[in-house]
Amino acid sequence: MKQRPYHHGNLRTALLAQAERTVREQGVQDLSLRELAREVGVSHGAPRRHFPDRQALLDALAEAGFARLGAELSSAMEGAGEDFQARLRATAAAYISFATSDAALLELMFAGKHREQSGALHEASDRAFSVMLELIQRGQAEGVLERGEPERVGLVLFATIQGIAALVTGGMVGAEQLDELVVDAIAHFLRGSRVAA
Amino acid sequence: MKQRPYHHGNLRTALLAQAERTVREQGVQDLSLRELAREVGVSHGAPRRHFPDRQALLDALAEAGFARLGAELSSAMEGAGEDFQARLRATAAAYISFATSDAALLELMFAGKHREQSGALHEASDRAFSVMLELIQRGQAEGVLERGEPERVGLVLFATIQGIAALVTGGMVGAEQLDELVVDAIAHFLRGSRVAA
DNA sequence: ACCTGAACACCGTTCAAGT
DNA sequence: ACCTGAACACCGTTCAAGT
Repeated sequence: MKQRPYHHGNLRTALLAQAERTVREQGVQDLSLRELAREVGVSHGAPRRHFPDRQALLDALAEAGFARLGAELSSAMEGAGEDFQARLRATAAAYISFATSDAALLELMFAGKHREQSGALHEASDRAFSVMLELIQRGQAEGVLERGEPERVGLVLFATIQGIAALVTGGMVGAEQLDELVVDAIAHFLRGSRVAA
Repeated sequence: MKQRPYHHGNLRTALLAQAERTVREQGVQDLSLRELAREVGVSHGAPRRHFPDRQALLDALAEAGFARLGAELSSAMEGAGEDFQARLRATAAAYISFATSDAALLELMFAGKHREQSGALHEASDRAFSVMLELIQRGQAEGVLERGEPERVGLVLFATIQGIAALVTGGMVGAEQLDELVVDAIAHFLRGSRVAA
């Protein structure tokens, strides 16, 4: 029954995992480095080796969040078959699902963007958004979306999806209106995008 | 040169004003009741009479935020002449201007919604959004927007505007792309809304 | 009715010291 | 290389006491 002299294999990973849980259940405000250390079983000074300060931990959380978001978007998109509209709907639903189950984390991910990019954070966020861009390009190839830079064409779509997520997590839209709103918004977007002819 | 025995006229108002400034300049995280009291010149226990705890101050900030947002939206709308599209653009611009100059406050306003409504907070937010609803109804009357409950028709529009604000404050869209994006989004929305015939 | 000031438990951060 | 534990300055919250 001896105590491990230091810590199990990877303190960094353990801290991140516990932090993600705490953020989801209690929000970012209530995330305390000292409590985290306690829960993981190390002294309050130990996290410092891995995260110089609280902000460093938050940045790492954001980076991990982008990685997971990218994976979930891309798996939703690929699991939706070949039809463009089905793919679009599935990807939007996956984004909103992430945004509502991890609202505090997503807020963190957005907030982290205006700080000095940690490099890794920026790359992780680019990878996540590349899934959306891929989708836009496909829509353009099929002639359903207007031509032009995918970044620009996709911006209105992405803004709408992000806004819906904000409305839901903000309590302005109930969960029961969500599906209808997504379908509505996408139909709206596609109607607005169809080339005149 | 005697010190005022207690405080000048209205401690509550002074605290709120200073808090709004701090939130704008430093964010919500750095808002400290003790520092606020110091800046306003009272002891750290004094705010308690007016705000039982930190959350009560945040709720009051959110309520004041909704009041100001409503006023700014409504003044933007009325100052834009009679043309519906001009009014829509002006109102959207006013919303995004509020969202970007007071990003932390807006976040607070959205976050406050899922807590137990303080009543006053709920009313203030309703009044702010009623400006948007009025606009939608006008669009419907002019036949530019589809019929149906204004709340439902306006939701996609509001989501898009809110999403654009989030993209800007999140740093995904630069200030120089903002105007183009707003025009784009509104044109997109109106195209998507036009009745088939 | 409104404010003060001591007290308590909690934080983030720093840093010498241990293994 | 990684972790401990004391120390410091700061918080939010509570509450008896002052005017």
